[in-house]
Amino acid sequence: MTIPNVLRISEAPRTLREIALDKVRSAILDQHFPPGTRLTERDLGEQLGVSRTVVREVIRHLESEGLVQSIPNQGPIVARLDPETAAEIYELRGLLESSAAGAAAKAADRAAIMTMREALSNIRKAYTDRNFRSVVAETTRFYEAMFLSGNKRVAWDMVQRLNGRISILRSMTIASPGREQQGPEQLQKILDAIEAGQADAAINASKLHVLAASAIAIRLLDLKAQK
Amino acid sequence: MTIPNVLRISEAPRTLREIALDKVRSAILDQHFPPGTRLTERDLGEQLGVSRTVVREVIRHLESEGLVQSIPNQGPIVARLDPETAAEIYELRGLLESSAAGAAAKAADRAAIMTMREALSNIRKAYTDRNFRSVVAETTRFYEAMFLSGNKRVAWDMVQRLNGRISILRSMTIASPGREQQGPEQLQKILDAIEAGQADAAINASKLHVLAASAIAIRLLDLKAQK
DNA sequence: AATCGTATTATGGTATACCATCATACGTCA
DNA sequence: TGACGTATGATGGTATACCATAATACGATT
Repeated sequence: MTIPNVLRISEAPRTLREIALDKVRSAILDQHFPPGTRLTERDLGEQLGVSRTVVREVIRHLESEGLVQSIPNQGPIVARLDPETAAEIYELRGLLESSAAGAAAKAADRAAIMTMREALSNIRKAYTDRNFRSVVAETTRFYEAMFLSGNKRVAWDMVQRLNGRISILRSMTIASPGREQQGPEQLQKILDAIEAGQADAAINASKLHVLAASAIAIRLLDLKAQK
Repeated sequence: MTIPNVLRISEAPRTLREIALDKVRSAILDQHFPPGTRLTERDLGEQLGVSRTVVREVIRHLESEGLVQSIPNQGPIVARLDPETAAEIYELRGLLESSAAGAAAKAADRAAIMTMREALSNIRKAYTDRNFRSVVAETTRFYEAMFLSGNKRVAWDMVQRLNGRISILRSMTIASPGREQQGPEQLQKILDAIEAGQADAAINASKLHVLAASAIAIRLLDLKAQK
């Protein structure tokens, strides 16, 4: 029996905590709170219109995501991302994504491949519209389908967590000249290899993709460091 | 100037939260709270002698470590570990540890190598004493030195988090017959390769080590599933 | 003028009270 | 007897009040 999806209750009632978490996370990712900004519990609570209890839990959560770091006797600040850490995060992504790409090629899940096709096509469109936010969202969809079809739930969690920490770099990388061509091409190669069931090719293609992104990101970081 | 380490203040004052976190984590890892146990905030707080505020933060933290999962409208329970997830975690460890082993071989940090030697010797001793808790602790020291000498701080964090989730399996694996021989041998090979600066050999040796552990763990899980 | 000590304040740590909601148990009515 | 509705209780969500402490600022003393 097919359940009419009009009836399906899609989302649990969101708690204040979840809303606040999203808001603060977005604020950090959108650089409204630049790295080093102190996140004072009372101030944040006032700005958000919630109590300190909620704010505390949000801050702790973001800490576990690596977006916030707590300095003893000084409180939490928005995490700074040093170039070494950024490089390591990209390296880890390469490791995890290529492993997942290989697994996805072996799994050859039709539904997942359809999702990835769709996502890739949306990515191309988003690039021509210069809608970078949508590029990020659809890229996430692409990879989510890839990881889950390869049964890499834990790895996917880790990648998402890592991506949070480098999200600023990701946006900058996506917006960098030439990436609108190179990015989709590389994703296409990953997808082709997965569709063909060629694990090794998928692994290599995804390694190349991360490597290219990493190179751009590190160049950007160096530029900033020089200033 | 060398600062006399008598003066060094080694630890910041521990908050109730940190103490409670350790206690609850240990209780889970030592299986005093078997998987599926409900962690009611009030009850836990009463048992620990702390307020719900503290307990809540502890539970959230453990959730981010994967040791606790929250069921909607039912509250948090001690996470269950299904065989697929366990297998994936071991696979990820293989990926991360081999990468770190390669980096450590290239770095060839003398201090780190000394630490690893010491840790390995302690592991051997702990095995003959059948002090499995110490085996775990010294193995952690071994790997910590390896990861950090390879400048893999982020990866090390991830491995520690993963290890938390499989810690029960780890203890069982360590205590399984034959492991007291095989385990230290494999670590020795990793260490030898690192000392010799042979990255590829180090990578292979550490892959083998995780693979062996994984095989034992999965066998144990299957045995339990049959019962 | 410099340094030391003290007062003030900002801030995180903790406890607690209240509220909303979901699950369960019990009773009533057909 | 079964099903439905209502009451009750357990539990998580949230706000708030109070406390301890560390950073800061200011003043006194040499």
